[in-house]
Amino acid sequence: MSTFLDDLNEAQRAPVLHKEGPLMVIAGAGSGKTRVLTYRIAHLMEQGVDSFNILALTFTNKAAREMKKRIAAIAGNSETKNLWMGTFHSVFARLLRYEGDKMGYPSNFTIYDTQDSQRLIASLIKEMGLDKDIYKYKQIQNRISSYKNSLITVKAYFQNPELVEADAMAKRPRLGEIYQNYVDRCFKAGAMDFDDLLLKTNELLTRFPEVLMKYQERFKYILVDEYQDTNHSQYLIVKALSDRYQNICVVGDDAQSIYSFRGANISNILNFQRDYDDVAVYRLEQNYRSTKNIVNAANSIIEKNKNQLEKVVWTSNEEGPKIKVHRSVTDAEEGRYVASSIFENKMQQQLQNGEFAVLYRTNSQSRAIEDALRKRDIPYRIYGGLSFYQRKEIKDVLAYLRLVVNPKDEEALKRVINFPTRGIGQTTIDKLVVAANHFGRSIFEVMENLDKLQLKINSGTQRKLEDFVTMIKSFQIMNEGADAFALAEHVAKKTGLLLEFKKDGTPEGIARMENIEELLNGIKDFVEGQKELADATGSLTEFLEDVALATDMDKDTGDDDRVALMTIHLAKGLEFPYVYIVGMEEDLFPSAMSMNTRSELEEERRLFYVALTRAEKQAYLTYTQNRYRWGKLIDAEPSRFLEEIDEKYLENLIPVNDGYRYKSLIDADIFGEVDKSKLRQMKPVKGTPPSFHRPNENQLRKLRKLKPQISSPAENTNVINPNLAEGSLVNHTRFGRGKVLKIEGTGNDKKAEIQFEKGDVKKLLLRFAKLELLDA
DNA sequence: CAGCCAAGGCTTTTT
DNA sequence: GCCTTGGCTG
Repeated sequence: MSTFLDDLNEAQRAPVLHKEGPLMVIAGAGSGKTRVLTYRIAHLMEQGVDSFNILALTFTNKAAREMKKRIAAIAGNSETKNLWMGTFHSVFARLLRYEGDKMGYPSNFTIYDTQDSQRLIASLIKEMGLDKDIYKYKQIQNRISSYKNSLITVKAYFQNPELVEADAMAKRPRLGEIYQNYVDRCFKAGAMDFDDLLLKTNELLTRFPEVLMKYQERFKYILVDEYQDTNHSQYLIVKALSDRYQNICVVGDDAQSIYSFRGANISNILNFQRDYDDVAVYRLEQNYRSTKNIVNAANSIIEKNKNQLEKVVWTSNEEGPKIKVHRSVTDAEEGRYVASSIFENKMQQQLQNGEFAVLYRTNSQSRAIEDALRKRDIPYRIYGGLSFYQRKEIKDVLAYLRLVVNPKDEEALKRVINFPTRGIGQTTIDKLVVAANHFGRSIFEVMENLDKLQLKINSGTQRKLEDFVTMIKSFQIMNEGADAFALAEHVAKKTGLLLEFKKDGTPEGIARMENIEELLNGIKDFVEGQKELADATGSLTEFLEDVALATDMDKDTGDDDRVALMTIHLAKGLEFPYVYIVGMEEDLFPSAMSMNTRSELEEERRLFYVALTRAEKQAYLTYTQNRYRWGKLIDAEPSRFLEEIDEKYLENLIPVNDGYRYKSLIDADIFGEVDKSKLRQMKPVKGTPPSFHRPNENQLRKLRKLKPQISSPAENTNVINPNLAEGSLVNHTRFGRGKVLKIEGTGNDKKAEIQFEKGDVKKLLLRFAKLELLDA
């Protein structure tokens, strides 16, 4: 036997050596759970278990990739390639490609993302003539999603009087009908949504015992990571597959269950011992990641939760510095504090950017942090938020490709049938949809047979539709021969997408073109990467699936050294020497939406636990007294979680408030050469100084039209003399209502004054050099 | 049918 | 504050 087992402590070694039968590993934060999983798989292989018989389900595809790499180092590369490893969604999407035909799905089925689902539901609501204020498509999509995750099919829904009644009471009696139509339309389009990937797997395993048996035999050993975050649908899949051999190993930490909003059920882990016979339970309680201060502080938080498994996380690491708590006046200042603290730490300790992470509760909080980091020239990377593949131009290209692979894909079709514009309007599309529903065919099929159908579409438009069909078909023919990259490049050019963005000429348009180029490069890499894999071909279908299920965490960052910005949810499973948790305020963290019930609040608390336990050496908690939300400055109150931490682990940093406004301006460095003597005369203004950023297209349109009124300069004003660059955008609302923003021209000697009022243009482009602020 | 504009919604977290 | 939507106009 090889010596890799020596790397483990006794508690870790036991679950690795455990042979047959169900086992559960309760692994505290930082206790080496990934290592246990990795070594267990490697050990199984060394013991002669065929790698074909192992299935490992991880939380991200990146985690799977990294684990594979480590296993390969121990057990050898060729055997490791046979492991089935990945997220629930990607593993079972793959399985459904093989087996979905039994349920009437094509092997090249499309995966609808959340946006596709929402758009489809929105159009169903319209088609059914329902009031969109009562039937809100986002809520309904959410509802359907949670039904699916709980395995409530349309049939089960109608058989459950409680559900039907609840929706009737909520004045949405036709929700079941929408659900039915949604399911039908997805099926007709040859599409599965995210939830279907699990739901249909369940259906497959239940309806076809021979398929179930095949995969029970195939996956004799099943391992599930982050088991506390599995939902009912996933639970049942695991249960079914492991039923025959019972070689099921789940790893998790109930204290880190943070995904109940997407159906994760913490009782899956709490009840594991009841669900299987003779479960061996192992606990990993020694934390190798963090200092004593961090571990103990985290413990002092989580013990406030009532519903949890017993365990005591401890560490033999050094004491470490106390957790620093910082208060600031606004969110912008919070950002500046974080940026300068990172800067100082980097200088004093000679650290890399990659050793820092800034974590927040909501994605919208990233902006203030970004601004501050940018001004300090600290490189950063934002994870999550709008990912690359969610961008409009990327989704446009992908929609064409989806259509090539699966012309029944209606959401893709509706997206691109008139983009770039080719004279096919909404009225025409509506007619096609009606016809498609009437004949029970896809829109594309209707378009193929226009001449045989009497659709009252004028001949000019018919012609345009036929041209579109011809174009897509030519792509399909090309797809049979050429590889995915060549096709995608051809599509981007031939459809006029590249040209569309090129001709608009704005920086945004150019950025979009570059994004498309990047996508094409990505496809090229993918094709080449896939060719090396045993059972992959580098086909377009494979690429599209990869894209649909890719998360931001999956993207390879290369080795560039950046500060990480992400939500706490995304940070699960990661670790950083220095961690800043920002926005420690009531209604933000805990979120205002999650304080209604004890269980919601407990989940927020677990989230805080996760956040804090990411830190290895030093944690910072910051909060502000005022924060911009929905464009308004609102008062903020320190989070209750701050009080819940035992004080002895904290160090409160009381900021020196010496005219923060003045300081902020210098700090922010947005005003260039500031005339300090005049600045001092400024009245303190509640709020942050104006921020500058590049205007978007919509704003630019407005700005170009703006004609400032000419007036004489007012007396007794405090001149800031900003030396703003042309094209800078000033956000006037931060001056407060009733203020007048004065602008002095440069090119000529004229002066312009613009007074803002409610409903007025909110932003303007400064083509001038002088900025004055005065009370109206 | 396309482009422009104003009004309203939105932000909790994601595969 | 930002983005999407829907209504209006040419």
